[in-house]
Amino acid sequence: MYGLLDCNNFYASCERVFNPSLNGKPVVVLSNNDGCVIARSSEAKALGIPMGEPAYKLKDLIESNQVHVFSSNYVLYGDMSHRVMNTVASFVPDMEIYSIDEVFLLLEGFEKIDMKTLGEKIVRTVTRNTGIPVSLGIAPTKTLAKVANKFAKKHKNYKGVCIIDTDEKREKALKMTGIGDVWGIGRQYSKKLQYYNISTAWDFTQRTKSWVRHTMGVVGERIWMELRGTPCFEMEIPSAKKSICTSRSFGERLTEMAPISEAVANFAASCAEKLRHQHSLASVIMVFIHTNPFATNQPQYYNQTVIQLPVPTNDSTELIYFALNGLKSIFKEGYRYKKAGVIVSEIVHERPLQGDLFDTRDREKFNKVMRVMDNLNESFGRQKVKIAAQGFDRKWKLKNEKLSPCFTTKLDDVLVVKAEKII
DNA sequence: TCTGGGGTCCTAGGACCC
DNA sequence: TCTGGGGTCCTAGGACCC
Repeated sequence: MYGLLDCNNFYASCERVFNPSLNGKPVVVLSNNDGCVIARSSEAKALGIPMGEPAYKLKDLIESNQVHVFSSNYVLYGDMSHRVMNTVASFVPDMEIYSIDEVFLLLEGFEKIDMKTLGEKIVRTVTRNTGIPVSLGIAPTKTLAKVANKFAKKHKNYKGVCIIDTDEKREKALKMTGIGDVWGIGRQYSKKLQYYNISTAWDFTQRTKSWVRHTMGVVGERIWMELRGTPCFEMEIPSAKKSICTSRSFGERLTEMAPISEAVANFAASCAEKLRHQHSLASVIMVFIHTNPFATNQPQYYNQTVIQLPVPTNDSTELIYFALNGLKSIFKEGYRYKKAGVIVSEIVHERPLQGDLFDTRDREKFNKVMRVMDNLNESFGRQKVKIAAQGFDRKWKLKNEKLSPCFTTKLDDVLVVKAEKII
């Protein structure tokens, strides 16, 4: 059996843990730049606030209902996520962290134990240890565990745990599950299936395998099998990322090269850090910038450039150098830029390194510098040491006017050392 | 007149997830 | 005025190989 444990309204719940006066009140959390609603407490959902709605459109609703609004605080949510996962790990050794607020559990070797009792104990303990309410679905496949999880979340009398372990329960649950609510069925597939008169997950399972294969390919066939109780998705072992992206919308529109350069340098440095973290090197770096596509009355510009690196690298200074060169080649005067980003790809493991016969860079030395920098930043707080090109102005910085404190991970005062000095 | 069979790699586009 | 960020997988078609 597979379990899926999912935190209820995760970001909103994190804000509540350190501010219990919010309990019972509508709470929403906004995306970066205070853009869209990305988490809602149940009270906020009841007010009809939709997921993904731009915040400015909700101004009246928020004011008239005294909705508590927060900017997203990923440092806090990341730390709370760790705490949840650690607690779960103390019960089930084989788990796959699927997202910041979800974890799959492989419930093997628990045959002698009553699943319901075990599940309720996990749910109770996580909530007691972390303050985060969670729900657990248990079923023979991951897709069915997702279905079970929705029921556990929706109906109070389940006490946070719903188990699908017989064909009767499976049929009943699937008949009550809209086709669009199935894991792996998004908007497009949902529309297509509705067209064929399939409105519930159960309807879908009643089609023949060959029909599903023909209509939705192997992707649909797997979902079909999973819903019928045959596992197609196993527990996955985390592997190194094949591409890494850092991009942000700017807090205000930027027209000058300088602040955009600073932003791009920061994005490149962030990619480099993520690469080093997973012991990888990137062979290709891509930079993009664009104006605000929603501002249809203003001149639009979108461009990107792909740069093949001479030698695969995870060195911040080198990635910044190439990223800024790329930016120079695509930046055009006369536009109000809204967003930029850096994506690194063709990622390889750091050993063995395929070098370049004519490489003149002292890679050994720069590796050491990066290591020292990472160690300092880990000990004394993020961005304590950075590359000078990352700058200090942060004109590009995000808008997050309603940020809660980093309750669990307070940083010391910032001390910046210019990179040249260390090198 | 009649022209095989079995592969790989790459890319762009489309779908999905949180 | 104000609309997020970061990923993965699959498929079809074209180019190429023997």
